Amino acid sequence: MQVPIKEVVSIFKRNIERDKLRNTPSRITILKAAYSHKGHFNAETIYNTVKGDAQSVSLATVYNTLELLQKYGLVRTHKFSNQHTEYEATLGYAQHDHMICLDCEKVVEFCDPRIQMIRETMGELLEFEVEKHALNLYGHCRKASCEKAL
Amino acid sequence: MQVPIKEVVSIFKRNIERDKLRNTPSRITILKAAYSHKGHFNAETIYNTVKGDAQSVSLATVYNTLELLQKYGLVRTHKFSNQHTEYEATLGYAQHDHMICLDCEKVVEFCDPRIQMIRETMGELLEFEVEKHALNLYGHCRKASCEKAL
DNA sequence: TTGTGTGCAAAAGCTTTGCATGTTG
DNA sequence: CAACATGCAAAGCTTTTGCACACAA
Repeated sequence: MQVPIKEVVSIFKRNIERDKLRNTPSRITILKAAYSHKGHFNAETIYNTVKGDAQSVSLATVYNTLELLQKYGLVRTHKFSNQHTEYEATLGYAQHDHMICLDCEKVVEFCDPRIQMIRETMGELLEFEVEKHALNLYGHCRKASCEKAL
Repeated sequence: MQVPIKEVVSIFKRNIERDKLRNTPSRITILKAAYSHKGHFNAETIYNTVKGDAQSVSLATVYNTLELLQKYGLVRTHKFSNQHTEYEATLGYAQHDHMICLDCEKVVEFCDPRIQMIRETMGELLEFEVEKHALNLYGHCRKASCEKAL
């Protein structure tokens, strides 16, 4: 269920036109770089991906643009246990949550329909309009490949 | 269902002895300060609470000790959307999750038994021993007191 | 006494900001 | 051409680290 990058760009352009912001090469470059990563990435990753290319960008612009993309719902942000903010593309990817191994820090994605029910129940009960959520399960994976951090 | 602080201290001491670590005044002070806060707090909060007291501590020690308390299951840590790590006491407090208002940043606690089922299902499916989880719902509260951040 | 814990200040890491310069519409 | 966006470097914040001194066991 991949969405063509052209369509993503076109959605982005529609958003910035509506907001009377500017369609700059840097922004498009960062958007494309964000969608070229399969899983999670951070600002530094994008910066390094693009650095050296014809259209390279500054780290500050990466941060600014990722925030813009988040406002438009084109990327999600996560705070796992490490220091920096992790991002991921949303369009064409199913809503999902994360299981994180406390030993090897592997991150596995999963879906469970019951989370949607919890959102609805709690939204009603607490009188919130729930917009998004983050569910992280932390544990120990039983894979042989799991290398204990210590 | 408050647990007397004496009991908390005694549990802490038992852990320290088992690990052959040292029972220092600073550690006890920080433990007590952590349990004197009702909700969430951060390292700076603890530091300020204790600063000026007979037994004051350094910020570095606060961080070290909070990490130790987390290992012993005496505090939980959270990363909401703001910069710093938030902590909360666990003993005597029911396991719960958080609803966060994107406008006024209010945090409301809730419980939903279905989260336990998700933990079990996903632990089995993905072959993880789930140890803990964090579920944050983000949305807009409909209270009059809600002041839009902007 | 011995090694662990503490405090202080400096360093580190991620993110934001200020300002002069470039570019878009 | 006016306003917005960018790049660079510096500042900001939270958290970690190094080292000399203090102190629990």
